[in-house]
Amino acid sequence: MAPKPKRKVTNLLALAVLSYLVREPMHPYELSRALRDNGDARSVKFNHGSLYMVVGQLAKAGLITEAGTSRDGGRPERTVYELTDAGRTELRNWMRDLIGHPEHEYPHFVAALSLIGVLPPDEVVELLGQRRVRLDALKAEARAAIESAGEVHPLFLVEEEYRLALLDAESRFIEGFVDRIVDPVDGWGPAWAAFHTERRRT
Amino acid sequence: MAPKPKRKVTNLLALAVLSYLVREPMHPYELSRALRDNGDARSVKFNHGSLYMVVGQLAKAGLITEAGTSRDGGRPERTVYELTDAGRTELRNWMRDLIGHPEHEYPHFVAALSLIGVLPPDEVVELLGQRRVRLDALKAEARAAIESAGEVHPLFLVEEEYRLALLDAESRFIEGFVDRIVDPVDGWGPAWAAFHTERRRT
DNA sequence: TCTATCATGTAACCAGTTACATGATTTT
DNA sequence: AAAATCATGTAACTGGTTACATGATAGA
Repeated sequence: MAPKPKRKVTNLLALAVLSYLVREPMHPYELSRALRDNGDARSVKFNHGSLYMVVGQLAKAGLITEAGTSRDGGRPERTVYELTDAGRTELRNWMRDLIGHPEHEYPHFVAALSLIGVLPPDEVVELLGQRRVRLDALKAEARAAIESAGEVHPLFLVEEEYRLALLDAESRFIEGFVDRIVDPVDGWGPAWAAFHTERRRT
Repeated sequence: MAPKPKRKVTNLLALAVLSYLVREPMHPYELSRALRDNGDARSVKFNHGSLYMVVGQLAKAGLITEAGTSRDGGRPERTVYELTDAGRTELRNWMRDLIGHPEHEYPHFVAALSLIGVLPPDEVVELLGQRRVRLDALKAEARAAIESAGEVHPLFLVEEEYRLALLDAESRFIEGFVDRIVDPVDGWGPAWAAFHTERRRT
């Protein structure tokens, strides 16, 4: 059994930080700016507080080090960090791992589906309808992200393409699910409704 | 702007707990058992410690209450919990929300894709090949979960069907991605490789 | 009977989020 | 020059995970 290479830092925000520092040293605020401006915040959960935490963790783990401080006008001093060699290899290994090895994850919708029986079928059908229109909105967002990027190489937008593909698949899945519920000849609706009212205690 | 109905408990494990308690009162260990045995652990991140935590939170939030204690042989006493009315409505509202409103989530693979440029294209192609193989394994797992369930109504396996649909979509997306990289006439490979070696500092 | 595993719970630790703090600019 | 917003960071809190603890049963 291959012994899992335990990472010292697991927050994916750290991965993004490493990927910026591989190009040039920066201070946290600059990182913050870069992450927001390049739309990475759509792919990696970002928040101001976590960034400082993650930078601290990376430093403690020896993946980055202080490369001095800079001052700009009357602003407070800012610590500039740079990647260490360990950081460079960690970046590569981590990326390899993420790309090569899909993980079992726990999206919210999966959890809800696994408990779907607690709602009555007619309500579920209606809710699934709502979901599909919102999914369309999310698709529009992804497309907008792609459009608004302008001239950058499409390589840098694959994650949005991927999102689109998944949103699309989800939408089609829901369509099929609804069909199976409402099918007039052998739809699940009646059995489900019966089971639902029978089992509920109220 | 509709004021988000802030939940007191957000861990989805709590949702699963509510969904069991709606049927009958149980003590935590029983819940633990039920969650594992019914395969809910595949859909909701589960671990022993978190369960007790979540039960505590639910109790503090008034969504469940102690319904007494039970003793079985020489075993320690176990506190049995039951749903309150608040708990019942919370369960329904939460489910409605999850089904009706898709959330922007942050799967690991999306993060990796958004930073894919840090790896050279030939390596990425190979890794994507590996990933597809493992995706097939995950699909097999989902199918196995479906098969092994035997005679239960397919409604209770819909989350595995959903999983399958997404895994499939991901696999097809990767196929297309690889094609765009390696296409001999206008593939991204060469430009990517050039850009990659140019920009790296080593 | 000794050991391993199950049953059940608690406590210590760590990661992540929210809230706060403060000086610098910009706007009115 | 007052108010608002930006720039930058820290600290307190809370949620979640891991590790530990302990008695009970079952297998060797």
